Amino acid sequence: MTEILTEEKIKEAARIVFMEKGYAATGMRDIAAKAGVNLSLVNYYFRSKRNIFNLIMTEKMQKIFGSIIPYMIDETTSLEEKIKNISTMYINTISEDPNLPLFVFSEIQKNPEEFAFLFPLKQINFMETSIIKQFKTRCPEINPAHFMLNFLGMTIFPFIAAHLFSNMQTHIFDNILSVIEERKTLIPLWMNQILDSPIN
Amino acid sequence: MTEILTEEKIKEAARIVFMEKGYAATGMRDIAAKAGVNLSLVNYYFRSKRNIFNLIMTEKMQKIFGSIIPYMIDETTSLEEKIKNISTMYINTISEDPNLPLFVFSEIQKNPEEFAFLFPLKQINFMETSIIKQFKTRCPEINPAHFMLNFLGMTIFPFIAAHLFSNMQTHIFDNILSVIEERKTLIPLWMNQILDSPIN
DNA sequence: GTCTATAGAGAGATAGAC
DNA sequence: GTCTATCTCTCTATAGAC
Repeated sequence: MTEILTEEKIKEAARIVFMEKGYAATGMRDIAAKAGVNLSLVNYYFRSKRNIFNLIMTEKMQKIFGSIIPYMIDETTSLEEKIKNISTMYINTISEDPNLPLFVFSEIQKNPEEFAFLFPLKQINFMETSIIKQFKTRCPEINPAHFMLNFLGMTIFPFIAAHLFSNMQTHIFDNILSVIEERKTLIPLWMNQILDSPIN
Repeated sequence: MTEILTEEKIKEAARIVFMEKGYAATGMRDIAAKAGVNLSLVNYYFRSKRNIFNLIMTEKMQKIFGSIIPYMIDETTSLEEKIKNISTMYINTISEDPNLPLFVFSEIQKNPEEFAFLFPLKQINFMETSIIKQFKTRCPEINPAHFMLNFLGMTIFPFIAAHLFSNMQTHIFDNILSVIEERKTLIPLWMNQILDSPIN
C-alpha cells in the first residue's frame, strides 16, 4: 500500500527534476529531496539513475511523438482537418508541459543511440500515412519533409524559445502564452496559404 | 608564444565537448583530453569550469542572436529582402554548427538567470526595428510575435529536430541537409504567402 | 519498506617541483 | 608554462540494522 505511494512520489519528483535540469545535472539526492523520501529509497524502487531516467524519457517520448500518430494515419479526415487537430492537440499537450520538446530533443541529441530504438514513429511507415499521401496529392512537387518541418516548426518552436522570449526586455513576446493560444486558429490558416502557394 | 597556442587549443576543445555533451555532462578531464593537454592546464588558463563555459556560451549566444540584429535594423532593405537575407544567413551559419540552436536554448533553459544579462537582443528596442515596423505596416492586425515565431520556427526548427529525423527508419527525412538547403529559397516564398494571408 | 552509514569512484581545483 | 600528485567534495549505489 505504502509502496505504491512512495514509488509514485519518487517518480513524480524525478519527472519534475529531470525535466528542469536534464539527466546529467540531476542527482539522486535531488530526486529524493523533491519526493521527501530517503535517498536510498530511490535506488530501492528504481535500481539506478539511468533506469529511472529511461522510464521518464520513454513516457515523454511517447507523449510528444506517439500522440501525433493517430492523427497522421486517420483515413477519415481531410488534410485541413488533420492540421487543425494536430496543432490544437500539440498546443494543448505542450502547454501543460512546456519544457517537453526542449527536454526530449536535447536528451536525444546527447544520447542518440540510447533512445533511437524506442522512437514511437519508427513503428509506422511514414511515407504511407494518410497525411503524407494527402499532401503528395495536394503538392506533388514539394518534398513532404518541408511540409512537416513547417508545420511542426510553427507549432513546437514557440515553446522551445519561450524561456528566451520571456526574459527579453522588450514587449514583442509579452503574453507569450496567449500568443501561443491564438496560434491554434492561425496555424491552420497559414498552413493553407502555404499549401496553396504557386510553387506547388 | 606557446601560451597562446595552448590556450586556443583548450578553448577549441571546450567548444567541441560542451556543444556535444552540454555543461553538466562535460568534465574538465574531457576538455583536457580533447585538447591533448594536461588537466591542470585547463584550470591554469581558465580558472574554473564555469568560467570557460561562460566564455563559450557568450560566443554562441552572439553567434545565434547577435547575427540577426544588423538585418533587422537595416532601413535600406524591404521586408521581403530581410526575410531572404536572414533565412539564408541563418541556414549558412547553423549548417556549419548544427547543434548551435539546441545547445543555446537548452543551456539557457537550465540557467536563465546566468545568461539573461548577456542576451544580445536586449541591446535593441525590438518593437522599433525596421523589420517589425515593416511588418506592422504590412499586417496591422497581426501580433508581430507571430511573424517572428513563424519565420524563426521555419528556419531554425529543422536543425533542432535534425538528429531525430536522421535516426528515423523512414525515408521522409533522408538528405535532411539538402532539404534544409532548399529552404533558403522556399522559406521566403512561404513567408510571402503568409504575409498575404486574407486574415491580415 | 525505511533508515543510517559508508564504500568506491569520480569530480573540480590547487600545491609545489621543474 | 607544464607536469605529478593530491586534497576535498560530491556522486551513485549498496550493506545491514530495524
